[in-house]
Formats: sequence, structure tokens, C-alpha cells
Amino acid sequence: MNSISKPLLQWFDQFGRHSLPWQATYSSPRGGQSKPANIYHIWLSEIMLQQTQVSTVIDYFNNFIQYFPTLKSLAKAEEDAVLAQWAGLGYYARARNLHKTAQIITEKHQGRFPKEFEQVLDLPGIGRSTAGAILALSFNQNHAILDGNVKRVLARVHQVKGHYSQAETLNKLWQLAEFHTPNNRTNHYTQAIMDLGATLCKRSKPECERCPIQQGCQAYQNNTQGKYPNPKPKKNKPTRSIAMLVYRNTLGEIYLEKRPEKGIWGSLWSFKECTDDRQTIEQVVKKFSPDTRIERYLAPIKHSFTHYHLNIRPVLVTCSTNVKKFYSIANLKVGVPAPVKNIIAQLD
DNA sequence: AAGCCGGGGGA
DNA sequence: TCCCCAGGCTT
Repeated sequence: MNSISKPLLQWFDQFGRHSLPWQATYSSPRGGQSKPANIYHIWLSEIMLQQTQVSTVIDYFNNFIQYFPTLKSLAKAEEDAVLAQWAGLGYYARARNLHKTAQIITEKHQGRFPKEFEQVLDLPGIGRSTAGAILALSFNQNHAILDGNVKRVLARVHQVKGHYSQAETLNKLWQLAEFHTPNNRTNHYTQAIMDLGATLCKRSKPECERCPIQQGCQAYQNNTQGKYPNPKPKKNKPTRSIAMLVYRNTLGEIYLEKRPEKGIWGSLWSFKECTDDRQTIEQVVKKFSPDTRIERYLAPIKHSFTHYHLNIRPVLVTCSTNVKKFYSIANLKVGVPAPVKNIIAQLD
């Protein structure tokens, strides 16, 4: 079995992505200006890119490093300030772990990102693939990665049966990833196989005629690209319904409360919720403060998660007094879930 | 091994 | 509507 690395690296030199905001400037063989690897940028990008596409991440990344230019500034920041810049990206445990890791590195690693694989793996939010990616891209260390792109490419190259959610399939893919990862130019190979997956070996309509490794690809040889990767076994998602109570005072400020760290939208700020039932809503609203009045029921919002659907009915409630903490809508300093942001945007 | 954790874009 | 994306953590 031949590694795909040589033709892949050749292809990468000409067709790979070399100008993403977090990338070190590509320095071989075309040469050009040198921009050294910034491990803070690479780490941050790898976390943002977990389950999130490059096109979505770019703006968040550029914004984030404006607010937190260095690892030290991130460590010193308030968690709410970090979450405010993360809001809308989803998977908020990533932001909490990012913040925790910055503090761990400051306190236990003298402010320097560790270079030892096991130490990197110990950091919260960094698993085997992300640890490998960070060390390969930053220091050219020889580690394999196995992200969504690599899984798809290798599943096709070797016609790997089964889905990644099965341990046996995942183990097989890790073995193949280790096998193909070269000792030389591991950094470029790591970027190259992701670029191949993102630009040619796509989920649908792969552009095999332009692929540098078609000779070594079993799926191409057998014309089975459409069968690999094998589809994920699907299951039905339940639907839940809630009401969100939008308390607004006479100053136009709204009431928000911090959600628990565990569960959906962990550590973000959101409206008070109750079951979407007219009686319940009226009871809860009455209990909130003596002078509340239900203004109107807003249009319901559909929101989908990985594992269930959520119907949200926003209820606009006016309050004249300020017995609780309200927030000015403009320039929120805390993170709010995407549907909450949308509801706020639609207020008069 | 399976569930939990977001939001968006493509088909 | 369904799928999946530069996955990791918890149970």
C-alpha cells in the first residue's frame, strides 16, 4: 500500500489554501514572505473549526483576535466577555474550555503553549485530532489528524465500510490516517488533506477528475464515490416547545438571566422560559413582578439542534418598574443564543 | 457505545 | 427536509 502523501503534497503546492487568516505563510517551494506560525491563532482556529465550516469561522476568528489579541489577554478576560464574542457559533463548551485552557497555560505552563503531545491532550477541549493538528501545523510535529475531511477522503480511498460513529470504523480510519501521514512536511500534508476534502473530495459531487490521488483511490477505481463514506444510521429527533418571556421595561431594556453551565446554551444569557401554555404563561408572568402586562404573543420560531427540534413562542411582556436586573439591548456584553438575538432584533 | 452540545449552508 | 461540518466530553 502506497501513501497518498507525495501526489497530495505536489497538488497542495499549487492548489492548496495558503492564505487563511490563522495560517503561517506557506514557505516552500514557492517561497515568498514568511509569517511564522502563531500557535495562539492556530489553536483558536482549530477550536472554532470543530464541527464548523471554514467560511463560518473566518469572521468570528478575525473578530475574536481583535478582542483578545494574545493568549494572556484571553486568560485575563471575563468568561461572559469571551462568550459574547463566541455567541452565534454554537457549541459553547468550546468557548468555556478555550478560556479555561488559556488560564491553565498561564498558571501551569508559564504562559507558553505546551509542545508535548500528552500535555496538549490534557487541555480541556482538545482531543486526539485537535492536538495532532495544532502540533503538526505549528511545529511540524509528526501527528495524524482525523477530522471530517480526512474521514471522508480515507473512507473513499480505502472503501471503508461502516460509519464513524462505530468504534471499529473509527479505529480503522485512525490506522489509515497514521499510515498516510508522512514524516516530512507533516504540517503541509495536514493542511493538504483537509484542503482536498474541502475543495475536491466533497460530500456530494466530488471532483475526481481533478484529484491528485485518483490512481490510489478505490472508490474512484470502482466508481463507488457515492457509497462512501457510508451514511450515518438516522434516528428521529423529538420536538419540544417552550415559551420565552421577553420582559421589557419602560426604558426599552430587557430581562436576561444566566443559564447553567450544563445543558443547552450553557453559560449564555437568555429570557425566562416556561411551557408554551397560556395559563402557565399568565401565571409565570404574574409572579415575576406585580405590574407586568402581556403585550402580545410574537410569531413562533423554529430552531433545530443536533438531537431535537425546538419551537419557541416569544411573549412580549411590559413592566413599568425595575425590581430586577434589566439589560440595554444595544451593545450587549454577554453572550445570547442565536434565537434570542433574533428575537431582540425584531423588537420595535 | 451512545448521548449531548449549535448554527448555518448546501443539495 | 436532511445532512454534515478542521470533535470532544459525559454517562
